[in-house]
Amino acid sequence: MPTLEDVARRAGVSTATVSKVLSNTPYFTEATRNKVLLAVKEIGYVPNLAARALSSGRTQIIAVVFPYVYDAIFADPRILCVLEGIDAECNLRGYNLLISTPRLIEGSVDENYLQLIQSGYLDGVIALNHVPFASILDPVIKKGIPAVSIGGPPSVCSVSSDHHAGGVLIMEHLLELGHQRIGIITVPDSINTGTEQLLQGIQDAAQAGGLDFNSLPKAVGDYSTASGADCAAQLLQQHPDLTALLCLNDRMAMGALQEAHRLGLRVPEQLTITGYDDIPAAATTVPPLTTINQRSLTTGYEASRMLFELLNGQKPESKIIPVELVVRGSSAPPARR
Amino acid sequence: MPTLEDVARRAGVSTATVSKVLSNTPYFTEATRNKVLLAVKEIGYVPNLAARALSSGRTQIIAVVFPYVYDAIFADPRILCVLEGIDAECNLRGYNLLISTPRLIEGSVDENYLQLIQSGYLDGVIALNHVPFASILDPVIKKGIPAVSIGGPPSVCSVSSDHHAGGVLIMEHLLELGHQRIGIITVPDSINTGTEQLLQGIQDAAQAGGLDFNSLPKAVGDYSTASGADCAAQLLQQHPDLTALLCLNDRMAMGALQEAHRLGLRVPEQLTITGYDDIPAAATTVPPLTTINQRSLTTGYEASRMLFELLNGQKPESKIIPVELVVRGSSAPPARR
DNA sequence: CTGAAAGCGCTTACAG
DNA sequence: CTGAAAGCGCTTACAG
Repeated sequence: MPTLEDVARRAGVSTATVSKVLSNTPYFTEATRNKVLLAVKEIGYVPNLAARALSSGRTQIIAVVFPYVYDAIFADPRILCVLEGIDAECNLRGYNLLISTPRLIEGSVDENYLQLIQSGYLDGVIALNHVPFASILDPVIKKGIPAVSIGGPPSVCSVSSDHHAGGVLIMEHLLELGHQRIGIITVPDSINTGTEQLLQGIQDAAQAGGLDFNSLPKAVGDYSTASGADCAAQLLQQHPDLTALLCLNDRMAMGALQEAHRLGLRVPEQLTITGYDDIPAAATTVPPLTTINQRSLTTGYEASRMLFELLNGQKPESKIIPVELVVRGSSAPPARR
Repeated sequence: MPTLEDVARRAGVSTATVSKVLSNTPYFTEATRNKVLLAVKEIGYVPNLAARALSSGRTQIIAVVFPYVYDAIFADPRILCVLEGIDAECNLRGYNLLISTPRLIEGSVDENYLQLIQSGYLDGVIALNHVPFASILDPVIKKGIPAVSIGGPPSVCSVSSDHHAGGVLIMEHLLELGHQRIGIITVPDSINTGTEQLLQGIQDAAQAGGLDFNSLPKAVGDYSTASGADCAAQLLQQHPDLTALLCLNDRMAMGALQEAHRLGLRVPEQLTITGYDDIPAAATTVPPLTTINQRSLTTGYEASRMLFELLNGQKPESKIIPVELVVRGSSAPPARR
């Protein structure tokens, strides 16, 4: 492989000159610049990134880290969508994207991850913190690597979804349709950052609509489709007069949908079901789900933009991404009685 | 950050010794080894990967590349599942995982990608070649980087799914249930590697079952859910006597399911619908889809295993991963007439 | 506007 | 079994 020196020799200049021309340093004759560029092209020179990294201290690599907390982590559409937004930005700026999925070992993160963070290989880190996992950013901050956190506590620059608004939007939607007897399919407290704000938003909207949130029937699932079906079964049995089920994520809403089918309840005519997240599958259920979209692509995009600002020495402000109500076929006014 | 030299000084040995101890070279006194290891621990030394890469020529980075051919590439469950298998292996071996999504530009791949390949940053490459995209591996091979291809033409070591068997399995399943009037929802020829074998498998099984494949009604979709619905509508209108729809992927099968619901056809009682791929959503449709699982996790795992063999100087053989018939609720014997 | 030279932090023949 | 020293391919003050 040709090196800087080969280029220099061919162009009849010093390696310093080649290096500087290539990094767009000003103060060079048009002639010199052209000589260098020509030589580069002629011998097909491509800089060795490891060498550049060693001498400059910058690697052009940023890492997206998400804790490996459950085995379907790679199937989480939210993560992937965020990743896509980040990838697009990196591609634009000539950065390379490394992904790391630290394993949780006795309350700490695994050795591999620690080594990677301290290896000097990373110019920046974007952490997916939607699952509370404090220790993941600690080594990054200690090492002084620019970092932005998506979701989670804003210990550093962060971007997160406006879950409070999401809760308000979905509850308002139900109230506007005329629902009053609403069952909530929820999850255990604080299993996930953001859930608290979401619940608060739902409660605030209920209150504003003259509904007592605390008296609404609730069932606790675990985000899975199966748990959604179970919760729906339980709620509908204990409260046959419910006209709507508000689910804290789409997968549980899909389970509720299945259960409704099983019970012969027609959605949305006899029962309204709403989700949260707007995963791809939400658009293709029968009927398609009314839900809240978190704009994950935008989230990824904003996170990388913030990271690049940090890398430029700027001090970006944390950001809250608005969410969007997506009305589809699973919600309608309650049947007259 | 502490360097090798700091460790050496503290341990009272040379940097060469530290380096060798750390890379598990034999021929060292237990005493020396301990001294070094202790010093490493005491000052919290972590090797600088860029320096190591420059001097050793190995970076401990492998890249997974998949062409950015459509905007939902990051939502493709197949890709992600493969990625998960690869990630697990890399994590085990202390390798880092870089992802790159080369853009197609006027028949060639983008400059960023080319530079990355030639930058010396990559010890190995795993290419997702399920979309024919010849040029993606060319620069890798030219540069002499160990590579394995998933799907696609086995230009190098490759691992691919046994789509012929998949076609046979799904068609045999329909035949065994007693279906004869089967509509095929297919895709344009050779849009995707593997489709040819899949179709051949279907045809072979049909023939073996005494069915003339060529006379079966067909409609051509584009893999999307919407196209599946359209195709189903078209087939069922022109051939109301069809008892089954065999779809070349799950998303189209989901569309067909929607169309069946719209038409008031009960699945599977009045119409059997089968998919292919076993994406996560396939298990949660109503009814859940009978389909073919490609074992993507295994594919990713095998691909990385092969890559690591290549890195060890071995010459692994290309591999074909068996597929699996997953029978769920969307298939049943045809209704008696 | 351009270049000589040190240095980034490792690994690796080569000696002994 | 251990070490001195060259070298990997760049970048970057520092001179001029």
